[in-house]
Amino acid sequence: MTLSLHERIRTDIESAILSGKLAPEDRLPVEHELMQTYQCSRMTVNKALSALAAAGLIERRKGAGSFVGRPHAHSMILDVPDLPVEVAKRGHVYGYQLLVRRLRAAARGNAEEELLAGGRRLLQLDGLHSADGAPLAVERRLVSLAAVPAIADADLEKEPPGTWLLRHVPWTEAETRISAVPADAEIARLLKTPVGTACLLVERQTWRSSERITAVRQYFLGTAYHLVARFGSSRP
Amino acid sequence: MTLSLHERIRTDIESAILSGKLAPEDRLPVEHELMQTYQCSRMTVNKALSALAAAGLIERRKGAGSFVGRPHAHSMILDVPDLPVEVAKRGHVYGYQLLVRRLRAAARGNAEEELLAGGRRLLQLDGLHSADGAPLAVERRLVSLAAVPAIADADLEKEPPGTWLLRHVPWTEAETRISAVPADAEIARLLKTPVGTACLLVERQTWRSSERITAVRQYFLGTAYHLVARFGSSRP
DNA sequence: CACCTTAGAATGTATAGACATATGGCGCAA
DNA sequence: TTGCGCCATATGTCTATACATTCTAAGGTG
Repeated sequence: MTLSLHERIRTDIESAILSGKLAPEDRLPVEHELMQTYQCSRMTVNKALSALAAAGLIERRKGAGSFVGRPHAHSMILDVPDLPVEVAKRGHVYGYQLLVRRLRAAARGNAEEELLAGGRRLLQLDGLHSADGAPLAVERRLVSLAAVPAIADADLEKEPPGTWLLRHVPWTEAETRISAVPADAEIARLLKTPVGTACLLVERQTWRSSERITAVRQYFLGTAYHLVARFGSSRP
Repeated sequence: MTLSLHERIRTDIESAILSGKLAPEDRLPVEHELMQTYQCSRMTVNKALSALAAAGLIERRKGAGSFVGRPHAHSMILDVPDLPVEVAKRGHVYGYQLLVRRLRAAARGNAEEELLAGGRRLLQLDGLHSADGAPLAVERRLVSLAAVPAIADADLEKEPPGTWLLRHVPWTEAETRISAVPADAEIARLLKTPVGTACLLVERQTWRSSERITAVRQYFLGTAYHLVARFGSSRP
């Protein structure tokens, strides 16, 4: 694969940074120098540097120059898999059981629920995910009927609500909180495990431009599940 | 904040996609149409579309057109904070205590360690992170001396090795595995918590282009710490 | 010496045009 | 009808230029 010129400039600088030849806070050659080095126009150099800036590898300061950014271990890509897909990929048979389906108002005094409901009702959906028949995770989900009226008529017996939402509802923002908690009595009963077992708790909220769509708490059996996040500097 | 023209084109299309107006696999207007719409040159349109392609929101096919990418619900940005910074941000006093510092060979039969060592020795660094004097996390780290000879001379009494590495060693790839485990006897003793307490286990390995640099296991007190991952349409 | 002004340097944005290259459909020929 | 080749289409890359914006440093002034 022959790289285009701006790609070559970009990868040259990228490897200089990643190999340590260019250290954080170092100043890069200015655009005119790179024009000389590569015998090309400024737009070509600019495209390479802009791409590096967009990727966070360098910082560009108008009037001042371009500088190597501080290493940014601070963000990685977290795969948040659709459970049926993930379980199947590991070679197990996925199962889902809907435990509770209830239309109700937000709990009074519960600010979270009231924000989600937006004055209207909520659909509460509790379910159990399993792999090869063994419990894997308990899920407690609330969906805003104001935001997703169509879900009232959806068939959620076989398909988990997360999968249904993923396919039917576009969203713009989401936040996931990951922690470890001991299983309380009910979680323990559903997961068929002793009370106090370490569970991976994944709490996720989803918005469509400031309108709240859904909030979910998933309790994973700690020993049976894990999340993976990656960081790779080069794009695939 | 007034957006430049190419930014406006980009955000316009971005919101059309995220709001669902443009569905996955839909074809975008071709560059010449966008030139008409925005009364600008092709380079400007191209810059906007290239940025969207780099972000994975659209796919561009030479000769065919530009198309909305498949939904990317499966990946979010995970913040993997530098602990001292994160603890300080929450308004606590951060502390670090080095418990074990040992130069040793890879454990025979332990494939992980042998890969990391690359035939040379490893530096084992165990430590305890605390917030306001209370234990927060136990860390067990191995560093490849083949990859990072300089760390043999580093002062790691006060500064955690993760922070030192972040500042001194560039890396290209990292993988983080997140799970929940019960505290074993030693972890429990160090964290001053009962055996079996739910802990958030973060395991991370780091490479510099296929050369392994370091592997670390961090056991966080489940109730005292959590990770946050975000997905947002707009970049910060 | 401290402060202000100013010129130059460096990046940000945009234009108009040129040629390259992959794609897909249409028409022609076997 | 089928298969092949050609061409219009659309993106990929690059050039040369222009002007705007912001930062830095030099130099002059009180």
